[in-house]
Amino acid sequence: MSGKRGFVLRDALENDIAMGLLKAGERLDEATLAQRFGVSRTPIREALLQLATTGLVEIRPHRGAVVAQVGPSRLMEMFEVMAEIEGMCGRLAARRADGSDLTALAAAQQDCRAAAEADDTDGYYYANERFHHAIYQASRNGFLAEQATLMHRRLKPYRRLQLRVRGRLHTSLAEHDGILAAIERGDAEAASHLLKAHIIIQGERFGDLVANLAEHTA
Amino acid sequence: MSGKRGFVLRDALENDIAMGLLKAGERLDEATLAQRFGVSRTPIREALLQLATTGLVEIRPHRGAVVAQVGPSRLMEMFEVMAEIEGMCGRLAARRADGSDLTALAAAQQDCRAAAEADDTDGYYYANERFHHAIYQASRNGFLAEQATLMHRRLKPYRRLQLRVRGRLHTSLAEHDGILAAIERGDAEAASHLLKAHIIIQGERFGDLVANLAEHTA
DNA sequence: GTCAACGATTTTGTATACAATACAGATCGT
DNA sequence: ACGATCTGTATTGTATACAAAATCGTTGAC
Repeated sequence: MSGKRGFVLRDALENDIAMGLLKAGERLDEATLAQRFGVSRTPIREALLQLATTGLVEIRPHRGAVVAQVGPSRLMEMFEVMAEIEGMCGRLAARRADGSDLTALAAAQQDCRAAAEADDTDGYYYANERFHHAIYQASRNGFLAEQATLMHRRLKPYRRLQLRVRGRLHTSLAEHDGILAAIERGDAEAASHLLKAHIIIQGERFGDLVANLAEHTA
Repeated sequence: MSGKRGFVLRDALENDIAMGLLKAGERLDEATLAQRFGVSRTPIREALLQLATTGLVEIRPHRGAVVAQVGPSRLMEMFEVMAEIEGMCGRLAARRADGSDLTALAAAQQDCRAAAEADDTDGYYYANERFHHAIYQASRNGFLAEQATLMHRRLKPYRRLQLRVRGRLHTSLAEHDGILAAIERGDAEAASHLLKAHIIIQGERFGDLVANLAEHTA
């Protein structure tokens, strides 16, 4: 029942947020969380602090922590930045990827294709994650890879919803093909451009999605 | 004597690191810091945790916190990313900056010029900070501005040393002129390119500097 | 003399106790 | 009856106490 000791508390909370178990704007009561995870408030506070630093939750002094709610405009800003970062990863990957990088990329894309053909949304989600992570790695810039991974995490909750849109899954797959080809032939600018577009489209799609159902200004 | 209550502890530590008061690799003893700031270990731990999340210090489980020492290769990676981010800021600033943005930019550059002519390294350092921050703001992407500011902080310690190199100060000023002009005339690609180069040069200069005096592999 | 294992000490990690601040409801005044 | 202030309660922020782990020194064996 209790969260296993050896594991990191932050990840658990992060996951709960990504999974939508903790909705945006929801209050994160320290005592409640402490009880739920079977620990004292101290490690909870530490986890919340880390999540606040990475921007996933917001801590208002003396007023508690809430799951950060990013308005549509801020979300667009985040996707804009993510697109640039991924584009950079792609550009560097095209220039620097070695054999093992390309193998990993191709394998991930193969998984994506399999999931897409089976209409397995969850499967595609994870394969897609591996594909993008493989690109981060292939950039041969460890720091960049870390940053990209971090951003990926932050956008996780929003990306996920967006995949369920009908047709998006196969479009995404086709885009991956183009990106993979560009990296394989070492075409840095094409890889960068295609990846940027790949991300920006997601942002725009999500923007549409959000604009339809919710309204909250930053 | 004691650190003022109303102010944030994290900033104080951050500053000490940036100023070189706490050298890279140095151990950060919680008890000592607590005594020094006149608080208990708890807020110290919170501050260290935040700094660890942003990458300024490294916390090894049960082995304490040390000022993160970034080897030359990692530093280059960081500058590579910073260059891209600043380039993005410049590109967007050229497209989106309004009157007040341009005014702030021009004012900051004026301060830079004054400091450069007076050979005031510290003064230039701060004016330079304002200049770059003004560009971040002008990008009209709040999230991007935050990320850029964060990266700027992380590179602070290294940037600072590097400014003392003779001649670099005036070269930097000249580069600012070009960047400012590009933004003012709305030339997005030029602004991006110039800013990227402006940052990359700093990274390379620092690489030279480090290679001469220190040796530690990642 | 060197190396390994054990124990004492120091230091981190967690829990609890306490203080301060913010929120809510009730009371009092107008 | 409405509004403002005050008091009670709940929750965050900080300090201290305790537990677990790592480091360092010592001792003993080879």
